[in-house]
Amino acid sequence: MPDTNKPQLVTFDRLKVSCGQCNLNELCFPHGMDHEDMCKLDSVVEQRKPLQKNDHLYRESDSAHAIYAVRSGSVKTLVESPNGDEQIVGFHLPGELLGLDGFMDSAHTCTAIALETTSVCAIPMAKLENLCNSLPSLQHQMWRIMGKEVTEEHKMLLMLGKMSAEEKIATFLLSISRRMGERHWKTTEFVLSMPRQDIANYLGLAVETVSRLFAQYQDAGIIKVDRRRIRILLLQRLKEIVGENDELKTKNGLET
Amino acid sequence: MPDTNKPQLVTFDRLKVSCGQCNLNELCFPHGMDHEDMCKLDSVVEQRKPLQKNDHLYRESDSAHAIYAVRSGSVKTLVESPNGDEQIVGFHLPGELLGLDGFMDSAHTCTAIALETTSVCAIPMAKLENLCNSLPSLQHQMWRIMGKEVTEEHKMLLMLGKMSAEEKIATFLLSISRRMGERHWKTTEFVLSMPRQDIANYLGLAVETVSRLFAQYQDAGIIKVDRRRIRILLLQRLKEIVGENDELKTKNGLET
DNA sequence: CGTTTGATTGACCCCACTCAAACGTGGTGG
DNA sequence: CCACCACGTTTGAGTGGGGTCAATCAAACG
Repeated sequence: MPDTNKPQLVTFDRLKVSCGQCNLNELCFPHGMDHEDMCKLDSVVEQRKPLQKNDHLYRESDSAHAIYAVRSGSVKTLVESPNGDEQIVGFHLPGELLGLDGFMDSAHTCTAIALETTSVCAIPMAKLENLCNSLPSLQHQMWRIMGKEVTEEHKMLLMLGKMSAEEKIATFLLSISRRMGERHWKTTEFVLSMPRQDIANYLGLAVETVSRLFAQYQDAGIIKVDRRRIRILLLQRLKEIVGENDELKTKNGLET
Repeated sequence: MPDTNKPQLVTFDRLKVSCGQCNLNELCFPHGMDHEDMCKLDSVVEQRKPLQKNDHLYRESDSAHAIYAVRSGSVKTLVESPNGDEQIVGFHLPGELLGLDGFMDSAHTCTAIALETTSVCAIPMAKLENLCNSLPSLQHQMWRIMGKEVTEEHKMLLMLGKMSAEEKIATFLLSISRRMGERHWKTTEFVLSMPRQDIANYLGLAVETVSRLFAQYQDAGIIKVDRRRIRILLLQRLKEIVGENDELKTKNGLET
């Protein structure tokens, strides 16, 4: 299971790879772009040198030059409240985009911090916007991406607003698992790149609650926890907890 | 104070008004479009006949033909969880847009319901997308709008994840007040179009908590509540509660 | 090794939820 | 016009889920 870190480290050597060749391209821009369009997009994408853990990719109120695609590593984005505390609004895994918040007024409204050594592609907004004018397929892509962003944030609102701590943790694990699958990595065994503190913050819980529920799920045989390494033993059970299969609720002994 | 309802009722008579003339146009599309561009946009906007209270504008998984601008009345949008309960993700006042969730896969991922008699403009997505190809200023506008959407949802995540019930209520009242101001209506006196139940749902609270806090703020002389009519007496105090002016925290007796 | 940082576990407690009942208001029909 | 009903809202009492505080433990690091 060193897959999540090692292989990306070697890619640092050959960073200058085009979007067309990038194994993440279909993740960044899933549909409808032909080879020619991809080459044009490729020409505007900038490679950035890797970020170290805790480096800022951008800060709130920074002027927004670009949107970013994570190539390797991971990033958290967070907003700050007037009275000082922070809310993590997203974790961004390889192949995922971030920085859409900068579309308004060309200034970022949240802060992005690397959770580990991380490499990103930067797509300059000015060039992207120009390119969209001449490439309808790219523009369509951008619309899709933004619609997806809105939809995902809605799911997060649902989680924060309506779910119990148990459901939040289960939802979180399923989300990571699903996204690992989208990257063609193992869906039942992975290493979380963020500390408990960040998970708790993200889910609107206390660190201790996260810790306790991990332990509880481990005791119930649903997962195996070893520090940040997670193995999902009973994926089905997690889905039942979040209510994904209400129908076949076969009287499993967990929910109160 | 019949301002919030009466004047809109009369506009039903002259619904066929162009975007250029519409007094909400700068709210829908705030910047950078000249008269000619506006005329082109105008030509694709459809007027809809008014929705009655509780009518659905669209439902989750409906195919998304259009985005919508509220002309009069108000709309709530909500998402449903697998286990059945709902989370209201937004209230949409006159001049505000909704339906951006439909950009992904051309299917809506939330449900929009009129809170009262409501009239909307529908902007067909296919036509809007085509128009964006030929009008860079309109495309830029759309990007701004989507960036704003993302930013606002981040603020909601912060609210649901980190704020106490007191802060949530204060934030909610300030939000409505500010948006009333953007419509050039009174910022300190307005009628809420949604029941307590919806406010509670939106804020991740129980109805009783909303009711109690309204009473508490009324007792403290911060607001005056009469059913759904709200008067803000001490706007400054509300801002202090959410922490907007931490500096001049002048030992006001409310916060514990 | 000692130090530091992150994670866990236990004891206690409080904020906000739940349950329950009363209240007011608006709408409806007699 | 009034009596009645239904619904939204308010208010009170009691409780529990998850937070806080504090101590311990484990791993990483110099």
